[in-house]
Formats: sequence, structure tokens, C-alpha cells
Amino acid sequence: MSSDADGAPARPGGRTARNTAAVLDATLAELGDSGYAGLTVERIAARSGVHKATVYRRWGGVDGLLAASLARSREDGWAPRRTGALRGDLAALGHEVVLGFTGSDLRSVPAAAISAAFQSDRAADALRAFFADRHERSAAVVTEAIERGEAPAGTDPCEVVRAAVAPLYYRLCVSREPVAAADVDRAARLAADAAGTGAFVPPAA
Amino acid sequence: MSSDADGAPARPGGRTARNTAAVLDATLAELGDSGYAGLTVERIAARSGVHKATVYRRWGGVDGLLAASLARSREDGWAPRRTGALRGDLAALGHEVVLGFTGSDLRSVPAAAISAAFQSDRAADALRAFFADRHERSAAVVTEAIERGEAPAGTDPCEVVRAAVAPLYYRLCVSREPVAAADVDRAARLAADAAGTGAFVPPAA
Amino acid sequence: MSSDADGAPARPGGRTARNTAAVLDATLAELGDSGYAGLTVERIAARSGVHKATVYRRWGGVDGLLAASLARSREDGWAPRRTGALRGDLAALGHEVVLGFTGSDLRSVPAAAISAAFQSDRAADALRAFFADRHERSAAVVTEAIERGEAPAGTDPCEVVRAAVAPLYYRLCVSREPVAAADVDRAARLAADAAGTGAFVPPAA
Amino acid sequence: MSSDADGAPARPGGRTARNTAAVLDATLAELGDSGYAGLTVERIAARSGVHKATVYRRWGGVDGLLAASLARSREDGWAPRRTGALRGDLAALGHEVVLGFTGSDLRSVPAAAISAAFQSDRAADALRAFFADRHERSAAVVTEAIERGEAPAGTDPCEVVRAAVAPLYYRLCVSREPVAAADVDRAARLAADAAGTGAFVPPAA
DNA sequence: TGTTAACCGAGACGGTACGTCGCGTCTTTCT
DNA sequence: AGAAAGACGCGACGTACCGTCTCGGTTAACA
Repeated sequence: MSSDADGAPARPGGRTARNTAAVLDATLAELGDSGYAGLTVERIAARSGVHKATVYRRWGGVDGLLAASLARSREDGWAPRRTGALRGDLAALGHEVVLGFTGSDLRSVPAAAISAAFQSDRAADALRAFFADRHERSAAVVTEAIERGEAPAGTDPCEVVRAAVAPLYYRLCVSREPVAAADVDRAARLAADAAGTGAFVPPAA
Repeated sequence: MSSDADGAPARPGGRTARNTAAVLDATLAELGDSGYAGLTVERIAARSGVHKATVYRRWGGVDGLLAASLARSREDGWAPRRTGALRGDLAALGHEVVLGFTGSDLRSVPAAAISAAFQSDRAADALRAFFADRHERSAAVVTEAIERGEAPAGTDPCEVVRAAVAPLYYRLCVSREPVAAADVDRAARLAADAAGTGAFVPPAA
Repeated sequence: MSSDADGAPARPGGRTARNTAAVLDATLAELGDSGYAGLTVERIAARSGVHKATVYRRWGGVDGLLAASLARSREDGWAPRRTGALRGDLAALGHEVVLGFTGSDLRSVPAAAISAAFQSDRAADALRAFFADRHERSAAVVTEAIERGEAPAGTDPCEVVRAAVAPLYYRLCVSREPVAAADVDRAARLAADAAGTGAFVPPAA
Repeated sequence: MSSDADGAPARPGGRTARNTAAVLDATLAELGDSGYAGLTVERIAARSGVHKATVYRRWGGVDGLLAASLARSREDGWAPRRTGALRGDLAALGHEVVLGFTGSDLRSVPAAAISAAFQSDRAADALRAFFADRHERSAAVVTEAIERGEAPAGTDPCEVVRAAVAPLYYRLCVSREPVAAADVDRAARLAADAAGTGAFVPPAA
């Protein structure tokens, strides 16, 4: 096959690339308009001007579209903000997470993908890859903190990030409780403090 | 009101009650067979022997069915296991959470409801109520730990529970990473240790 | 059975009679609002404040309701208008017919019953009885014309009436052509003239 | 437009045309079996082997099906029989009308359409077109009678036809009276006689 | 005045059909 | 030859109305 869902079509300059862009843009636009619940191939095809059969051929369905959108969003050069201290960096991360879920519906790509992953292995795989990437990028703030001496060497940076954001996702996706700024800050403080005490240094094994 | 999804129909002895049981049982059975993705009113109705229109009249759809199932599951007298120490109690909690997600699909009611909540406010409300109840019950292990002196008075018990399970749900539902027993234990250890240092005592405000 | 659809309940003074009136009035009102197509037992029951099961018990369905309404309308003392001459009398009859079909939908009881008769023997029977009654009453204008010498003795009065109105009903119900005043008058003229030449005197047999 | 109910689909050679034929045949067959009252899209779809959704997409419902059937029946080359004299021609016309209504139910397409037209503008339009066509074809017998000198020039041929059939439709559809052969003949005689006296020559205006 | 049989209100229910939506496939036609 | 256009099969949706049933409460006529 000449192209697939990984965002690198074999013919970068032609109609194929134009269609790719149109369809993924339409996916984002539909997501913004109707949320994940209203996301259908039919409407995306109509909105993008690309034929429905083409969409099925290249992406296989809504989950493939979301997967491709997730993959594309990985190329946007996202990087965590820096505040100068680990606790602040983690808090900034957390606030960004919460923002992505604000609004009445699931309108951000990651939020939609979390939902889609419950029904599609394909979306789940894409989501896993997306978060692996995010963890890796976010880990930089922890690595720098280790260099600054805020945490002992050997600390698992990704685990610190997970500790900082997990309580937020838990409230947002699982227990459906409101998330206040104080909740974000507490999670960041706990994670940073635990990191400082060496809690995220894996055992010698 | 004559009857509703709250488990207390107006005619406890008759066909209505019989239908309620048949439908909710069928819901669980379908969930076990096909997972949340394969859950349809049509099949639940067929399986339960209750007519589709009746299901819609009484529960309004799959989300209502899930909500009622969640509500019914709250009456099953669930209680956390005790191990004698906070860390062990939290770890037991965590292992139970992970078990509910084991299997190729989302076959437990809470897992299915988490998925449904992304698309239905009704399911989201039921889920919120369910977790409020779970938190409250689980909080007992923390309260007892406070009485044993494992954590200072004033510690917010629910917050400790959230801290113990959030990383697990995060991996299961969000980042889609595998969850090892060590992950469960680490989350429990971190939560218990933080509780011990008074990290979950809310500020005086 | 103590009461039936013939308008003479066994308990003329009580709730039964009150219900009868309420239901038949609601039938007419619904007919006026939504036409025959929108006529349902459910709505009539709701509108009349009488329970649906009661309506089924007493009238058996929409066709029974229409039949009862037709029967009741036979008691309203309808009589043809007189103009002094046969042709004018028949024309007046025709104009009245056309009026009953004016409006976007079938909102008069007879019009609705004509429609219902296509689907219900019961309605067809009621309709037959209704038109037998109408023919008989209308025949008076022909009888008087015979007495005035406008038509020979032995003329079949009902047949003259049929000849005057049939072309109108044909256009209204069958060929769906618009009916102009001139059409009404022509039909009346033809019928009156034919009657004058003895065309409606049955053969000696 | 790609295809519609007017009998000229855009893809005359393929599955679409095959489906059209299968569905319209099934419509006629269902009509013959159960009459208009038992005509449902669901059964027509099942009988024709074409999916219900396709039927709705192409014809929009039972009324559209009847309209298409009527339109198709207009292509069958129907023509009035000739007897050599106007009165006989009109009588033949009348007998044919009555035959279409014989049987316990409304099993001919026009009869079903007359019924459907009470509830659907679409069916009413199709019916109007159908009768316009029938009138035009039937008018030939009157035109020929004029040429033979049986009626004066200027006679409105369609009006003669209407006069001959209207009393029959009136009895069949409206007053629900039985129609005897003598009734048919009388209507034909009256119409032919009136035509002979110039009664259907429109005023000079 | 009491009784009693008929009638009625309330509402859940099984059932048929409705008309629609979105999915993913497949065929025709046109370029 | 190959892709654009769109009809199609399919399964489920959620609704409307039908006509029935059970239960319990009224009520009107008659003894």
C-alpha cells in the first residue's frame, strides 16, 4: 500500500496529501462542532469534500481518523512549559490537561480518543502511542529537576508525570468529579514531594 | 411516580418487578458476552424476553440500563477487604480495580459505565453517584488507619483512596499501559506514605 | 351489553353520558385540528379526559368513533335548503357538499368517514347508513318538485339527488380535480333537466 | 437528479432498475393479497427482497410506492373499448370501473390510490395525474362520437366521461351502495343523451 | 337505603410498523 | 483502466399507536 494512517503518505505533493489534510482538518472541525458523539465518517466526508469511500479506503473509519489525528498532533512540537521548579512544572502540566476537558463535550482530540479507545483497539493503540510520546516529552521537566537536585538520580521521570496527572484524569474520566485548581496543585505537590524523597527510584531489582 | 430506574418500582410483586430483574440480568449477561461495544437495547430486550418498547419506556436506552445496573450494584453490600494495615488495604483495593478491567473487553459494569459516561450525561451522573458511594465505603479503611495512628487526624479519607487508585485507572483508561502488580503496590505505598506524613490533611482554610 | 355506539347509553344521566359527549366532542375537535390522518384513539382519549381503555371498551377504535359521530350527526335535524325550483335546490345541495371538503384536510365528519370506510367495514356501514339518511332527506326537494310539476310522477327522487352530487364527489374524492361553482351548477342543471324529461322514472320492470 | 419515482432511473441497466421492478411488483402482489389496508413498507420490502431502507430512500413510503405504481400503470397502453355507439362505449367504460372495485377489498392500484390520496398529498397528486391521463384517453370515444354526429361539435369530451363514471364512483366510494349493471347502463345512457342534446358544450363565455 | 353489577381510571405491557441514521460494501458510469 | 458517485444491504435506533390486561375504585340503577 502506498499510504497509511501514520501521517506519511507516499505522495507528499499530490491530491493524496491534499485529501489527507482536508479530511483530518474536517475531523478536527467536526470534533469541535459536535464532539466525539457526533463524529461520523459521513459528515467528515461531506465536510472535507472527499468521497466517503475514499475515507474508508484510507482510514478505515472514525477510529482510524482519530488515530491519524492523534498521530498528526504528535508532530506539532508540543513541549511542557517551564516554571523553574518541578512542582510548578507539574502543575502547569495538570492545568493543561484539565483545559483539554473543559467544555460541555469532548472536543479535544485526546479526550475524544480516550473515549474511542473504549470501543476500538485501533484507537487504543494510537492512544497508547500518543501518551507514550507525551510522557517522554513531559519527562524533560523531571530530568531537569533531577539535574537541579530536586530529585535523586535514578528517579523514573515518567512515573512522576503519571503521578501528577493521574488524579486529574481520574476525576475527569472516571469518578466524574469536578476538578478545582487546588486539586491540580495538590496532585503536583504530592508528586513533586514524593519525587524529592526518592519515592520514584525503582528498586535495584 | 410509578416506577423508575432507582430500583424501587411501585409494584414490587408483579410483572413489573419481574421485568426489571430480567432486563438488568440480561444487561449484565450481554455485557459479559459482548462487552460494552456490543451492548444494544435490541439484544437485551430479546435476551430478557421483555419487549424493546418496554425497555425504552422504563430505561430510555443503553445508558439508562447501565445506570440502573450501577445503582443495583450499589446494593450488593460491597465492602473493602482489610489486611490490618493501610498500605495493604489500599493495595487490595487497587487489585480489585485492575481485576474489573481484565479480559479483552470492558465487561464489568463500572468499566462499561465509564465508557458510556463519555456519551451520555445520564450515565455520567450514575457513574458519579457510584463512585461517590465507592469512595465513601472505601474511606473506612483510611478512617480505621487514622484510629490506629497510621495517619494524622484530619486526613481526608476519600482523597487517600483516590490517590491509591487514580494511577491504575489512568493506565487502564487513559494511557492504555499495562498494569503490573508492582504498579498497584507502588500506588498503594505512595498513598499510604503520603497519608502518614499528613499530606492529605486539608489546609486550615 | 348495556350501551353501545348507537348513541343511546343505558344510563342517560350519569358519567357514561358525560363521557360519551366528551369523547365525541373530542373526536370532532381532533378532526378539526389534525384531520382524519391525525385521528388516534390515544389523542382523543387524552383530549377528552376519558381513559383510553374506556374508549376501546365503548367504541372499539377510531372507526367506531367515527361511526358514532356520524350517527350523532344524523340527529342534528339537517334539512336541505329550498330555493323554489329544483335546479336551485340541487345546486344548494352541491355547494354544501363542496364546502364540507374545503380546507386543506379532511376535517368534516363525512369526509373523514369516506376515508375511513376504505379501511374499515364498520365505518363503511356507518357511512352507508349516513348517506341513506341524507338521500332520504334530500329527496324531499325532488318530491316537492314533482308536486310542482317540474318532473313526472314516478321519478326516483334519490336518483336525482345522486346525479346532482356524484360529479362533485367524483372530482373531490376520485379524480382530485378542483371544483368550481360552475361545476356545481352544471351538475344541478343536468340532473334537473334530466329529471324533467322523465329520465329518472324507472322502467316498468 | 439521479433517480426518482417517475420511472426513469439514471441507471437503467443495473441493480437499481432490477430493484425498481422487484419493489413495484411486490407492491402489486401485496395489494392483491391484503388490499390497501394491509400494505406496509416492511412487507413489501421483505417480499421484494429489497431492504426496507432502500425502499424509503427511493420511494419515501407507501404513498410513493402507490404513486410510482400508478405512474407505471399509465405506460401500459390502456385504451377504451369501442362498441360503435357512444352509449355503449360509456357503458363499457363504466363496467370496467366497477370491475376494479369488485372483490372484498381495494385490490386494484387506482382503488388503493383513491384511498391513499385521502392521507397523502403525494398520492393525491399521482392520482390526479392518473385520472387526467385516463380522461384524455377515454375522451377518444366521445370525439369519435362527435365525428359520427352523435353529439354536437364543441362538446367537452372529458366532461361526458366524467358524467358517465361519476355516479358509479359515488356509489362505490362515497355512499357505499351496491352498483348493479343497470346503474352502469343508466349512467351511460344519461351521459350519452345529455351529450346528444349539447348539454356538454361549454357556454360561449 | 342498601346492594350489586356495570363502568371507569390508572398505567404497564406486547406487538407491529414507522421512518431514520450511520456503517461499510459494491456496482455503474464516466473520464 | 480506474476512480468518482452514489445506490445498496444491514442493523440498530427511538417512537407512535394499537389493543389488551390487571387492579382497584366509583357509581348508577334497582331491590
